[in-house]
Amino acid sequence: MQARQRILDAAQVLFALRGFDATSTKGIAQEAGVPQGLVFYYFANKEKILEDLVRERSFLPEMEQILRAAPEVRAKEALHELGRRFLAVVTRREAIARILVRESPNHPQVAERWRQMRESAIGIIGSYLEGAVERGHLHASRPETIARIFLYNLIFAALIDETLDAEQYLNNVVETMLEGITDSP
Amino acid sequence: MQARQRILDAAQVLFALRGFDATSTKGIAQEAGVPQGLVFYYFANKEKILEDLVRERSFLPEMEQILRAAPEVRAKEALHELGRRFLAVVTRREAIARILVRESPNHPQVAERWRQMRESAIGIIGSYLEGAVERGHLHASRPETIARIFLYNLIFAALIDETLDAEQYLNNVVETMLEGITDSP
Amino acid sequence: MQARQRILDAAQVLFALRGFDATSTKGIAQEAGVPQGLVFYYFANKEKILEDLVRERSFLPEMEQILRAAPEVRAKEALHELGRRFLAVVTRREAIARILVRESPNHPQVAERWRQMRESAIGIIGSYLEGAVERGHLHASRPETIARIFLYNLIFAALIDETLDAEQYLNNVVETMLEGITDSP
Amino acid sequence: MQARQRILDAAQVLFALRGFDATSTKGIAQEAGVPQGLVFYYFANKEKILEDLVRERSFLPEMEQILRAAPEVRAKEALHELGRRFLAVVTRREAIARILVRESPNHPQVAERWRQMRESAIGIIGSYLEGAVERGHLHASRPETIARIFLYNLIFAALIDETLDAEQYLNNVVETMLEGITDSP
DNA sequence: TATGAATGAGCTTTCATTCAT
DNA sequence: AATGAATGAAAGCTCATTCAT
Repeated sequence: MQARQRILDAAQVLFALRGFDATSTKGIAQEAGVPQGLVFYYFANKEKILEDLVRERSFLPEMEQILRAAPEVRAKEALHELGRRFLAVVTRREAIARILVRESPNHPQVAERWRQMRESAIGIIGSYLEGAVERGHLHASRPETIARIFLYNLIFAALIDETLDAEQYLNNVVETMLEGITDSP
Repeated sequence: MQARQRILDAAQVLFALRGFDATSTKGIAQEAGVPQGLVFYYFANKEKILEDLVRERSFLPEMEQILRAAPEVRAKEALHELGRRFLAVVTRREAIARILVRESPNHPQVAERWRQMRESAIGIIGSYLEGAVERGHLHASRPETIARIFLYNLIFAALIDETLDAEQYLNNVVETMLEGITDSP
Repeated sequence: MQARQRILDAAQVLFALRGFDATSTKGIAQEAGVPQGLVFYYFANKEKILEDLVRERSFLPEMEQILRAAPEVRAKEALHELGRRFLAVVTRREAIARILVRESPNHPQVAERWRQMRESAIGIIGSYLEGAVERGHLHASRPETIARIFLYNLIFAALIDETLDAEQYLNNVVETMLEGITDSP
Repeated sequence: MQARQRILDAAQVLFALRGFDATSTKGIAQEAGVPQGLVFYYFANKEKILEDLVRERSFLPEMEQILRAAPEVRAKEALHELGRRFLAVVTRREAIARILVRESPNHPQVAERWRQMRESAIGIIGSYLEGAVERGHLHASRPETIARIFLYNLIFAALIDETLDAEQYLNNVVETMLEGITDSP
C-alpha cells in the first residue's frame, strides 16, 4: 500500500514537470522505484493514475480551511492576508496545482475539480468581502466579482505567468484594487 | 506551397483540440489531406510545425493594431471597447490562442511568444490608461497594474475558465474596476 | 475443497466461451469468486487447470452408460434413440464438449481424451448395429463405418455447425441412412 | 506490396500451426522477415490479418470449380471422384482450411466464410446427386442430406480426426453409403 | 517536388506465476 | 490452507522519422 503512494508521488512530480502525455508509466515506475507491472496493479490505466491523484490529493479542504481562518481585520490587510494564504497553499501544493491547470483541457474530471476549487475560493473570499461591506469596513457593490478578479490574478501570477513575482504582484493588486479607478465625471 | 498551409491549418486545429503530444503527424497529414511524407518535406520535425505555427500565425500584429485603434472616449467606454476588441481578436484566432496557452509549459519558444503578446497588450492598454489619467479622464495611480489585472481576467475568461461567459464577465469587470473598492477609514 | 470445484466451474465456462488462450487465470478467479492466488494453490499452472478439467469432468462414463442402455428395438427406432441420447449427453455437458473440440489442436491430452470418447461411442453404436445385423433386424456390411458416419454427423451438428438444428438433422440422417442410396445397375 | 503477401504467408502458417491467440504479431513479422512495425502498416490490427487472410485466400472459388468439373459417371465413381477432389483441395489449402475450422468459434467473420464454403460444397454435391437421380443412375430421396452427410465426414476425416486416413476412410464411406442400411421388415 | 513504404524504439497494458505472510 | 502484493516478460500497437524513387 506504500507502493501505491510512491507511484502517486512519482506521477505527481512527473505530470507537473512534463505533462500527462509526455510522462510514461515506465518513467513513473522508475521514479517510484517499483516494477512496471505494479503500476497497473494499483491503477487500471494511466488515466486512472491522474484521476486518483487529483481526487485524493486536491487541496480543496486545506485551501478552504486556511482561507476561512482569515482574520477579521481591515479590508486591506485582510485581502493581503487572504492572498498570501492562497499563494502559500498553492506553493505548498504546487505540483498538484500545476497538474490541475495543465491537464484540465484534456481531462474533464480534472477540469471539474479545478473549477470546484476556484469557485470555492471565490465563494470564501466573496463572503469575506460581503461581511466587510456589511460591517462597513468596505465599499463594494459586487463582492463576488471582486473576489473573482482577485483570485484569477493570483492564479495567473502563481501558475501561469512564470515571469511574475507572485508575492510582489499580490501587493500591487491589493493596493490597486483598493485605490480603485475612478471614471472622472 | 498550398500544401504547407494546409498542414499548418490541420496542425492548428488538432493542436488546439487535443494538444501537441496527443496529435500525430499522421493525423495532421490526414486532416490536411496530404501524404504523410509531405509533412516532413516541409517541416524538419513535429516540433518545427508548432514553432512555425506560432511564428507565422501568432496574432500579435493584428492584436496590436486593433487595440491601438481604440477610440479616445471616456474611460469606462474605452475599457469596454478595449476589452471587447481583445475578446474579438482572441475569438477570431481562438485555435492559436489556445495553443499558446496549452503548449507554453512544454515549449519555451511558445511561452516566449505568448509572453510577448501579453506584455504588448498590457503595454498598449497601460498607455491608454496613462493617457486618460493625463487628460484627467481617470484617477489611477498604477495604470500598468490595472492593465495587467484587466488583461489577465480577460484571458482567464476567454481561454481558461470555460464556464464563464466572457462578454458578460467583461462588463462586470469593467464596472467593478471603475467603481472600485474603497477601504473605509 | 469447494474452492477447487468453483475454480473448475469457472474455467469450464470461460474455456468453452472464449477458449483457453483468451481466458486469464485472473478471470477464472473472479468468475469463481476466489482470490487470485488460490488458483495456483490448487493447480500448478494454467495448463493443469485444463488437464484436470477434462480428466475429472469428461463425460465418458456417463455417455457409455446412457448409450449402452439403448433399448433393443427395430433398427430405425434404435438409431433414433441412440442419436437422441448422444445429443442429450452432449447438451447436458456442452461446455466440456466444446472445450474438447476447441482445445484438441493445442493440447495433446485433450485430443487424446476426445478421441477416446469418439471411439468409445463408435464402438458401442457399432456393437449395437452388429447385434442388430446378427439378429436379422438390419442389413449392413460395415457396421463400424456406419456408426462412425452417424456419430461424426451428430458431433458436427451439435458442436461445429451452429446453423443446424441438431434434433431435426438427426431425424434426416437416420431416415436417409436407412433408406440408403442405391447405385442403379 | 510483396511484404504484405509475406506477412499473410507467415500468418497463415502460424495461425494454422498454433492458433490465432498463440501467435504473436512479432512472430509473424519474424517468420515473414519484415520489421515488426510493417505488420501494422498493412493491417490495422491483428484481427484484421486474420480477416484479410480468409477473405483473400479462402479457397471457395477453387473448390467450386474443381467440384463442378466432376465427370458424369456412375454414382459410385462420381462420389469417389467428388470426395477425392474435395480432399485434394483441402490438402492443397490445408493451412487455410485448418484456420477456418479452428478460429470459427472466436471470429464470426471466419465462421461465416467457413459456413459459406460448406454450404456451397453441399449445394454442388447435392445438385450432382439430384442430376444422377433424374438420370436414373441413383435412388435417393434426400440428395441434399446425403451430400451433407458425405461432406461432414470428409471434413471430419481431413481436418478434425487426426487418427483417420482420409483417403481410405473416403472409400469406406462411399461404399457404405451406396450399400446402405436396410431396416428389415 | 512529392510520396508511400519502411523502420525500430517506445508506449500502455496484460499476464502467468511467485512469494511472504 | 489461503491471500494479495509483487514481478518482469511479452503482448499489441503507435509513432516520429527516414528514404528510395
